[in-house]
Amino acid sequence: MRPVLILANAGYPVTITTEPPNWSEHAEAVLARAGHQRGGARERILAVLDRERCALTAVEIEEALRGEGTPIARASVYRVLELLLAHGLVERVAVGPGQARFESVHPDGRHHHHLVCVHCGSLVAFDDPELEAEIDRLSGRLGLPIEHHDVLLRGSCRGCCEPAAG
Amino acid sequence: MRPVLILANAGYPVTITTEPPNWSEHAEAVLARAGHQRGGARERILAVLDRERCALTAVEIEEALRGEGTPIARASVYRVLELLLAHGLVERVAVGPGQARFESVHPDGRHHHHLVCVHCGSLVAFDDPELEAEIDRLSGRLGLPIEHHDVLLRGSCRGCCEPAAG
DNA sequence: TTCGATGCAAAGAATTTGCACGCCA
DNA sequence: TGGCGTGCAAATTCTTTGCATCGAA
Repeated sequence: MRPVLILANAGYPVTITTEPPNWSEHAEAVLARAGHQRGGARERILAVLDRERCALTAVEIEEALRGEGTPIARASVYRVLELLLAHGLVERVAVGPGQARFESVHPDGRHHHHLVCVHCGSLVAFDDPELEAEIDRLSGRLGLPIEHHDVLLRGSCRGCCEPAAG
Repeated sequence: MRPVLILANAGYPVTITTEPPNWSEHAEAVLARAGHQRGGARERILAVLDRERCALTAVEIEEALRGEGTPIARASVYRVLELLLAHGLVERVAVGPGQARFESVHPDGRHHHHLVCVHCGSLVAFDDPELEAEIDRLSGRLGLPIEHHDVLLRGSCRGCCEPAAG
C-alpha cells in the first residue's frame, strides 16, 4: 500500500530559478554526438522530461505519452532512461521504496532536492544555496572528494502543515 | 551489473560514536509492548542488525544467518523488517537502484549518513553535526517542519582517492 | 543499405502474500 | 489453548532482455 506521489513543486518558499527550456535539445545533441540516431519514442520522452522537471517514474512517462495519443512501449521508456542515465542526462532519485523516479540533469549544474510529505505523500522540490555550501564544507571535513549529493527530507508540505497563515 | 557494496565504515575522519550495545533489547521491548510475541527468527535478525550497524540488505541478513548455521526464510526477513519499519526501529536507506538496505534506528536520535564510493562501490558511514545543524536551519528557511532527513553522497572513499598520505 | 530504435512478449530480480504448522505467552 | 511467528511456495511488481521489424542517416 504505497501512497501515490503527487508532484507539487509550487508554492514553497525557496524557488527554483527558471531552467533553460531546451534541455531536450541539449540531450539530443549529446546523444547525436555519441552516434545515436533519433527516434520518435525518445524524442517524446525527452519532451516529457523537459516539461515535467521533477522526478517522474517510468510508468508516469508512459502514461503521459499515452494521454497525448502517442503511446510507446514501456520497455522503450526504460531503455531510453538507461541511455540518458549513461550519458548523465537524467538522474535517478530515490524518494521511496516504490518505483524509481527520474529527472533531467541540467548542464549548468543547477539542481534541487526533495521533501516527501509524510501526510499526503506529495513531493516538493526545493533549492537551497546554503545547504549546498554546507555540503561543500562537509567534503573538506571528511577529507573526501564528493562528486554528487542527494538530500531527501521527510516532513510536511505546505498544504499539510495546517494553513494557519492562510 | 551492480557493484557489490562493501561495508567500510572505518578509517574515515568523522567517527561514529559508540552506540548503545542493546538496540536489539530496546527493539524487543518496543515490540513486546505492542503485543508481539517473540520468535527465534526475529531475535536472530535483531542480533544481526545490532551487530552490523550499517545498511544491510534482506539477502545479506539471510546469508549472515545461514552462515551462522541458523538459516531462516527470506520471507521472514522481509516480514520482520516490515514490522521493524512500522515501529520506527529500522530505516530503509536508498543507496542505489538495487536492493533496499536497512539499518537500526537508535532511540537516542543518533544517526549517520552515507557516502557511496563511485570507484569501488563501498559504503562509508559518516556523522557530521554541522550538517545536521544546517538541515535544522534549512527547515526554518523552507518554513516547513522536517521530521527526518537523509543525505547520500557519491564520491571517493579513502582507499580509492589515492593514498598519497600513506 | 546498414545499424540503431522500437514494440511485443517473455524472463529476471526483489518483494509480498496465502496458507499450514509450530511455538510462545 | 489462542494467536502470533515462521517456512514454503506462489503471486505481484518493477525492470531487463530477446528477437523481429521499422526507420534514420
